[in-house]
Amino acid sequence: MNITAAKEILKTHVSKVTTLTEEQFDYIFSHFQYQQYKKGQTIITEGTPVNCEYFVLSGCLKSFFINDELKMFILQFAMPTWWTSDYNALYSRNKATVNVDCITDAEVLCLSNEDREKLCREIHHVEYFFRWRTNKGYVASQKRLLSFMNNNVRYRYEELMALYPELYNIVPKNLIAAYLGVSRETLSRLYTPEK
Amino acid sequence: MNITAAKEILKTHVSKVTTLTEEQFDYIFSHFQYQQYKKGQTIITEGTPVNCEYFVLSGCLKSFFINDELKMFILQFAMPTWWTSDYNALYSRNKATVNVDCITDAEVLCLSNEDREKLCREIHHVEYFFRWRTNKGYVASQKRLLSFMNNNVRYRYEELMALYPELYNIVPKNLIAAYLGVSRETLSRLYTPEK
DNA sequence: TTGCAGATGTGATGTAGATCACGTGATGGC
DNA sequence: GCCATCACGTGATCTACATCACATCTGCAA
Repeated sequence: MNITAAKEILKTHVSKVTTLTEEQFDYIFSHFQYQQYKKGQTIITEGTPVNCEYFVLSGCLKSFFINDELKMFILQFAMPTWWTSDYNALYSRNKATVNVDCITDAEVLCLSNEDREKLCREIHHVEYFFRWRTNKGYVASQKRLLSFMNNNVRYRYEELMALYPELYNIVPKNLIAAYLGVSRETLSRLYTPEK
Repeated sequence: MNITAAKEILKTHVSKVTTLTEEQFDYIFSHFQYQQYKKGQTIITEGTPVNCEYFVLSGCLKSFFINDELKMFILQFAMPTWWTSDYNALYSRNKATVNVDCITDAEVLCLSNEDREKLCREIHHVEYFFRWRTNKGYVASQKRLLSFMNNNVRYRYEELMALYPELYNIVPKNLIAAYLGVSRETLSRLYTPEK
């Protein structure tokens, strides 16, 4: 993908939420850095500082946490036009507690914390955009929490597949299980009849 | 509590995040409506439209969901200086799927969706404040989700009590259980030795 | 006073999902 | 083209928590 195509994707995404002049958008875009990653590559590593958030252009990322028993929990998948980072670390300027890596080859646009805050200060519409985006994330997170408390694995699996059918082909089942907070064995048994 | 005291609480809260002139804050405050509620009173009812979000001055609220089997799940407690509403309904202008009511007598400041958006448009620092606040909520929600997947009930109970010890005295155990996503019986048995 | 509703504890039993163990087939690096 | 690794399925067993049932205690309203 060339830079022009990347710019177009971001522009389309942002335009759905707020309006910017050509010059404003050019200025904003100049703060983003285009990056390419290979499948399996790590973008954010637990224990290291976090400087950027990432806008996905192509491919699929995951943000995940590994507990003491080395069990993995997936906080979020990130498909094209999604944003991801370790937001806790990013805003509090702590070291990452979460990892981000690539499920497939991926292209992203990277925006530093300082540049985001600068752009938010300089351009009111950018501040609006990020408020909107964070709000969407918050509502989605609350919904997921509720579904976690309320529904069993099977229901949550079907809910996820209905919402993001593209995950079915791209993401291996053990990662789906780690997102649903269930063992891969249980996920595998969901549709086997009782004996 | 008189209006002056209420105003001071909101002002202190907002000042921790952004700076406003006296006139700006007076203007902002004029959009809030002071309200008093009795213990047990309902503020937001499932199935009805939602127009406002609520800043808690005193007392304790809960936002909760009731599923088909009449089981209650608590999304959030709201103590003084916390904000609460059905944000999904509020932003998407749908009817509420969540209820909010009073665990104790409570005083709140109420801000309508329209007024919040108007203030955000008019005063850049207000937009900044709400972006900050939503971001904090998002990060907290992600943390809770992670704790849900990673930790057992006992750990989550101790985590909650460590974070908000005041809940221990104010909130009955069946509501704590509904927040932790566990039955009240299991919560009650947490510290009984194995027989 | 009486009596009712809410808050809490606790025994007995049921169950969803975890864990451990093992197998097969696919795949990708060298 | 070989071999290690990963993805996925499946049986046996274990366990945390749910559910149902019942008891106690408390505060409060008629």
